[in-house]
Amino acid sequence: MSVEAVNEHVSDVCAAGDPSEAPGITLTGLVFETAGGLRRALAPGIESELGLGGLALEVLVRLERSPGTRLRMIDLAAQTGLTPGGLTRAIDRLANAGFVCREACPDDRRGAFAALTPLGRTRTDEALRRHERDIEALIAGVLDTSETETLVALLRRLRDRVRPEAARVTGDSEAPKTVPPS
Amino acid sequence: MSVEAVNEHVSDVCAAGDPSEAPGITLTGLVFETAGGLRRALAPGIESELGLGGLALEVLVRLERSPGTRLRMIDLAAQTGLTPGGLTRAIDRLANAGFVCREACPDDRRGAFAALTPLGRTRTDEALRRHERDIEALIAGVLDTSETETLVALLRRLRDRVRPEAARVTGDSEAPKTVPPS
DNA sequence: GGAAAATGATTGCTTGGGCAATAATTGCTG
DNA sequence: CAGCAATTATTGCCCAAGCAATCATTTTCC
Repeated sequence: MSVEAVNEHVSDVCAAGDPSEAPGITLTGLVFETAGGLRRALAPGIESELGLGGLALEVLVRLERSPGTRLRMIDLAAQTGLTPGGLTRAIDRLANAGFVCREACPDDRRGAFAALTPLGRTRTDEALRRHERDIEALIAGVLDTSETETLVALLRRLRDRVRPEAARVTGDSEAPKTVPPS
Repeated sequence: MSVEAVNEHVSDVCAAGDPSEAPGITLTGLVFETAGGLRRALAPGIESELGLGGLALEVLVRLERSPGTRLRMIDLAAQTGLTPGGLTRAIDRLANAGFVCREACPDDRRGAFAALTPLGRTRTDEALRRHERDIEALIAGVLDTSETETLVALLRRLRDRVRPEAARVTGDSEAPKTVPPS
C-alpha cells in the first residue's frame, strides 16, 4: 500500500537476510519487500494506462471477471481488502474516469453495484496487457516455469490463510435473478 | 502500509485465481494479496508494542542490525524503499517516541545518521518477539519446514530482482573510520 | 580555483485509504 | 407486528508516504 504499499507500504523486517531468524519473520519480510518492489516498478505502467493506481486495476479486473461485469460494493470491498470507505473512494475515482458506474440493487436498497462501463472494459484489457508485459520484462530469467509454478502454489496456500476472500474471482454476488447478466 | 499500506495497499490482480492467465500476473497478484493480508493481520500487534506501524518496526530492526546500531538516512531510505521525505517523517515519529535519535555525520554535513536509543533497542527486541509469535500463530500449519524453505528461497530470488537494496542488512554505510562503533 | 552538477535531508502539498460516525435498510426475535 | 441488532454505503477527519521544490553541501570538470 503501498503500498503496500504499499502500507503496502508496510514492510517490517530486514530479517529477510538473517539466517538465524525465525522463518516466519524471514518469510513475511520477503513478502513485504517483494510486494513493495513490485509495486514501485509496476505503478508507472498502470498510471500511464489508466491514470490511476494498482488497486484501481484490481477493481476493474475483478469486475470484468464477475457475472454481469459487476459486483456488490460490500463484496468488492471484501475481495480487495479495502474498507467500505476506501472502496467508496476508489469507485468514486473510477466512476469519475468513466470506467465504472454505480447501479442500484433492487433486492436490497442499502446496497449498490459497481459495474464496468464499455470504456472501462476496453481500458481494463489494454491495461492488463501492458501490465503483463511490464511484469515479464521485470522478472525475466529469475525463475523457470517449474519454479514459478512451485512459488505460485506455495504462495497461494499462504494467501488463502491470510486473505481468503481475495480468491473469490467470480464472486457470489451474482446479479439478481430477475435481471439477466448484461 | 497502511501505510501502505501503502500503497502496499496496491494489489492489482484478481487473476490470482484464473488458470488461463499469464504466470506473471498470477504471481504478482498473489504477492500483493498475501502482503495485504499479512499486514492487516499483523499491524495490531506492532501497534500495541510500539504505538507505530510495521514500517517503523522495519526501520528499528535495520538500525539494530547495523554497525553502531545506526545508518545514514539515505541508506536507510534505500533499504526500506521509502523516499527520503517518507523516511524523514518516519524518523521524526520514531525520534518523538524516543526510540531513535539523529546524529550528525562528521564526514558529510549534508547527511545525518539515524541511531537507535537504548529504549529503542529494548522496545525493538520486545516488538520483534511479539511479532514473531503473531506470525507463527497466523500461519501455523500452512506450510511445513521444507515448503517454507522452498518458498523463502524462491521469494528471495524474486525480491533480489525487484528490491536488491533491501538485502543490505548490515549495510555499507558504516560509521566513519574515525569513530569507533558505539 | 571556480562554476556547474550532483547529492542529502527537509518541507509543502497532494493522494489514497483507515477509522469512526451516520443514516437508511434489512433480518431476527418475541 | 414492533423493537432491536446487524448490515450497507457514505462521509468527515486523520494519517502515512510520494512528489517536487528548496537549501546546504559535496563532487566533478575545465
